[in-house]
Amino acid sequence: MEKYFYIIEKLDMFKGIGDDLENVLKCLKAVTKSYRPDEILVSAGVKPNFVGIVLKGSVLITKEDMDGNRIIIAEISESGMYGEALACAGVKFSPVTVITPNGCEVLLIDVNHIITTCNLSCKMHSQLIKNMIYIIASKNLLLNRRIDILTQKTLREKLLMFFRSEMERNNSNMFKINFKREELADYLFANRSALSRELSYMREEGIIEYDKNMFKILKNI
Amino acid sequence: MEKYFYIIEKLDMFKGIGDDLENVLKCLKAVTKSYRPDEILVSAGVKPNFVGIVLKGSVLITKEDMDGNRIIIAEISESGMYGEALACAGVKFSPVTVITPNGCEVLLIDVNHIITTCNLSCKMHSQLIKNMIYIIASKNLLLNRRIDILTQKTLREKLLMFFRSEMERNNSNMFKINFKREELADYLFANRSALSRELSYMREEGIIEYDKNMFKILKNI
DNA sequence: TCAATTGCGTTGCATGTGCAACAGGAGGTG
DNA sequence: CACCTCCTGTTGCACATGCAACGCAATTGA
Repeated sequence: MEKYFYIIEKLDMFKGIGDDLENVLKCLKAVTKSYRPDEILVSAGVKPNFVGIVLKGSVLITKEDMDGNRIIIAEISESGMYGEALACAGVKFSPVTVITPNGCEVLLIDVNHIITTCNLSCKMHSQLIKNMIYIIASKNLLLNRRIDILTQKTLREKLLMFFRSEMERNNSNMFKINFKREELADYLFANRSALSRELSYMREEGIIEYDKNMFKILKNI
Repeated sequence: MEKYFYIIEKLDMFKGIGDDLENVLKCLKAVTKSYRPDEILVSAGVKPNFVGIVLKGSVLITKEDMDGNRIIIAEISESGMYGEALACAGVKFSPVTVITPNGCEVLLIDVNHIITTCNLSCKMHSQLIKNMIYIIASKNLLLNRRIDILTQKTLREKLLMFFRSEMERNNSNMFKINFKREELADYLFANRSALSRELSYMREEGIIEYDKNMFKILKNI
């Protein structure tokens, strides 16, 4: 585990822990575990008690489609966390399967060790709990933002909402986005070519200018 | 506050607290507050530190649309909670306005009093924290389920997903839904008449039978 | 240098569905 | 009974957009 300290100490989960990291991990009975390519970390249907943090490689959160196809809900890469909501909400049967495509190394923590103050009542525990709550609440807000975008009726409205949030983030009407077109389309739950088309229209109408991933918003939107 | 104990003691927030409720509320420095019709509880832009629990009446979570129209995101009625994600994630500026249409009475709790163990380290505090985490994590799962439905491309697929989850909940291929058509349409983010139309098609195709709010699923979906 | 791959834009077509308008039934009220 | 309101279903139309196919430019790799 020690060789991953450089990752672990930077995690939101352990913010404010500092030099006590080793003790805290011991107190939490945290363990690392390796998985081979295509191995399953959490099977759909079983009770998930553990929060997992990816230390190396990546994992996929997947689900069975109605036709039995496996669809990928999310990819969690290094420093990412999975299973926290399921474990903290105490669900009995996981609705998702977590699998690693190319193998991975993860840190596993029983949530009960986090949310139950230990006998030693180590002073860092309170900090851990704050962090945990912060993480889940933030995720909550992210999901809300996603729903905000999803519930826009037209692609134009989704784009405007996206542009507004980017302008806010960058505090400028010019910004570079980190998405490729395909990725942006996925994020907006739209079709790539439809996205291209809509961007063209908006350029024609003098609402935006863009070149590759640089965008400039010309009107108040 | 005492006259609302019958509501408060049943809240998820205070599950497992039992007879210590009064002390716990004191320890949390919880207060009740009344609002007149159309009064604002949380203004967009201010920092929300409080979790609110509706004891009487109801509140609306609203947002300014790009055209300046006020759109309603959610309605919180008696025993409902608002502001927990914003407060726990420590956001600086509330993206939403909370307003009460007809007046209300709410219980306000500073989240810092919840997530920071009090000096007396009252033994119930650990339970409170567990409850808080449980609530936020559960909300998280609800949001995920909503996104699951939202990301279905067609109304047919949304309906199938809804029916599957209802069959699972009721453990039967016959069930009564609690939504009126208009409400179901809202839940699925679809148009009411389009929903009616799709249901008709599905009946024609022999996939479902229904009468009013009773549904029967005839095929493996 | 040639071939393959990736990213992006364009376009024609099919279709899902939002919208508006209307109809009919159930239930409530004067 | 007459009238109103609420809930649901039906239908014609318009339109947004998913999809597939193609072209082009830039990049990568053999």
